Amino acid sequence: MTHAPMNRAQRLRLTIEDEIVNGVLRPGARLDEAQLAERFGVSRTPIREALLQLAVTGLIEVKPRRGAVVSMPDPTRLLEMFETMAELEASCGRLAARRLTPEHQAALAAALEACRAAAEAGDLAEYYAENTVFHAVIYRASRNGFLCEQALALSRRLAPFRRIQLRARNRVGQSFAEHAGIVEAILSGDEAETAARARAHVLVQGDRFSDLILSLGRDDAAA
Amino acid sequence: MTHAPMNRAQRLRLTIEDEIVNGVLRPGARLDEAQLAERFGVSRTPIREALLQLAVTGLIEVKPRRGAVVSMPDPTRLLEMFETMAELEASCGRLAARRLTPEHQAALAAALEACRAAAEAGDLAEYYAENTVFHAVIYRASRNGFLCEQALALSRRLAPFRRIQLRARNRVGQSFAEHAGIVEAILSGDEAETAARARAHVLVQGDRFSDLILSLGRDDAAA
DNA sequence: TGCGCGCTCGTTGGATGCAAGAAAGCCCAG
DNA sequence: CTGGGCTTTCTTGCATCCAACGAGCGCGCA
Repeated sequence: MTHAPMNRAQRLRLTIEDEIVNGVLRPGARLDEAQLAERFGVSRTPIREALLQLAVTGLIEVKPRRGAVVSMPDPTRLLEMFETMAELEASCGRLAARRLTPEHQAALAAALEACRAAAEAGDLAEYYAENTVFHAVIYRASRNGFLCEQALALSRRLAPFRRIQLRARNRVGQSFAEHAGIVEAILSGDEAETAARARAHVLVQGDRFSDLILSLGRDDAAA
Repeated sequence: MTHAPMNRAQRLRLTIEDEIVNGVLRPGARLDEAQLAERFGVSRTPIREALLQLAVTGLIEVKPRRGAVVSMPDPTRLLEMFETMAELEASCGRLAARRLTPEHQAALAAALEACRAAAEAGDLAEYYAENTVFHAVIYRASRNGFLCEQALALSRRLAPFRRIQLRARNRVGQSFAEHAGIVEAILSGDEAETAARARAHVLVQGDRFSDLILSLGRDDAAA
C-alpha cells in the first residue's frame, strides 16, 4: 500500500540503509562506488544517488573527493543524538497520553505483551525486535504522522549503536519494567509523567553507551 | 570555519534550498532539470544530485518519472510539522533553562533586544530576521549540537509557510511579548515553564496558519 | 459528436566516458 | 637508512548519450 514503483536509486538506498541499520555495514566501513555498483549489477550513477541521499539522512558521510563511509559519530555527538532521541520519545509519549485511542491502546498492550514474552524467554534478538515495535507503536500513538516519521528516522540512525547494548547485564529485565511504566503513565493520561519516563528510558541507553564506546575501541576500522 | 571546498551538487543544493526557504521558489513550483541545468550552466547530473538530496530533507518532492516540485504539504501535515517544531522548541528551551551559560545568556539578551527594536520600529522584515536569530540562539543554548541542527532544519523547512504569517494584526507585538516570557522562564531556570511557553509560542503560529492556508487558495500553482 | 486508442514528443532514469584531485608508492638526495 | 618530492594510479565529479516511461494530442470509430 505504501510505495509506488521505485527507481533503482531508491531501492539501493533502502537496501544499503538496511545493511547499515542491521549491522552488516559497520560504522567506519568504506563505501566504494565502483564496488557497490558491481555488487548490485548497476552503474555508478544510481549508487551515487543513493549514497548522496543517505548522506543527507546522516547515516553515512561523504567527504568530497574522498568517498563515503558509514557514519561513526564521536562520543559527544552520539550522546547528543541519544538525548535528542529521548526528547522525541518524550514528545511522542506525551501526545500519546493525551490522545490515546482504543486502537492505539490495544496496539500498545499487544506490543508490551510481546516484549514481556521475549524478556521472559530470555530471547535477546526477539526482545530487540519487539522493543523496536513497542517504540514504533508509541510514535504512532502520538497521532502526529510527521513526528512519528522523525522519531523513526532517528531511531534507525541510532540502531547501529543501540544494537549492542542490550547485552548489558539484566538490561532486558530493566528495559521491560520501564516499558510497563511508560504504558501505565500513558493509560493514566499523565502527560508529564509519561514524558519523564520515556525520556529516562532512552537516556539510560545513552548512559550505558559510553562504556560501550570505550570498549569497542578501534576494531571497526577493519573491513 | 564550517565548510571545506564543496562540489557543485552541494552548492546547487544550498542555492536551491535558499531560494525555496526565501520564497523565490514557491510551494508547488515545478523544478525542471534541464531548465535548472541551463540556468546554472551545469549539466543535469549535479542538478539531479541536488534535487535528490533536497527530496530527502522534505523541501521538495520527486515523483518517479514525473519530476520534482517544491513541497506543498496539505494542511494536516503542516499542522503536524508545526506541532513537531513546537516540541523541538520546547526541548531546546527546557535544556537551555537547565544549562544556560553566561555566554548564551548574553546572546539571548542581545537577540531579545534586537527583536524589541525591530518590533518597536514596526519593521516587519527586520523583525522576521531577528525572530529567526532569536530562535536559533535558543537552539544553541540547549548546548546540544545535534538537537540544534534538527531544530534549524525543521525551521528552514517551515520557513516558506511561516514567512507570510507575521502580517496578521499585531502578531509582532504579541510575538515579542512571548519571546520575553520565554527568556524570563529560561533565566529563572524553570524547565517546565520554559517548555510550556516555547511550545505555546510556536503552536500559535500553527493555529494562525490554517486561516492562511484557506486564504492562499491555488495561486501558487503559477510559476 | 463523443469517446477510445495509438502515436509522438518531452522529460526523467541510467550508462558510459573523460578529466581532475587525492593517496600511495618510488626514487633520489642527504 | 631516512625524509622529501615527484609520479603513478585509483577514485570521484561531471558531462554526454541512449533508453524508457508518461503525457498530451489527434485520428478514427461508434
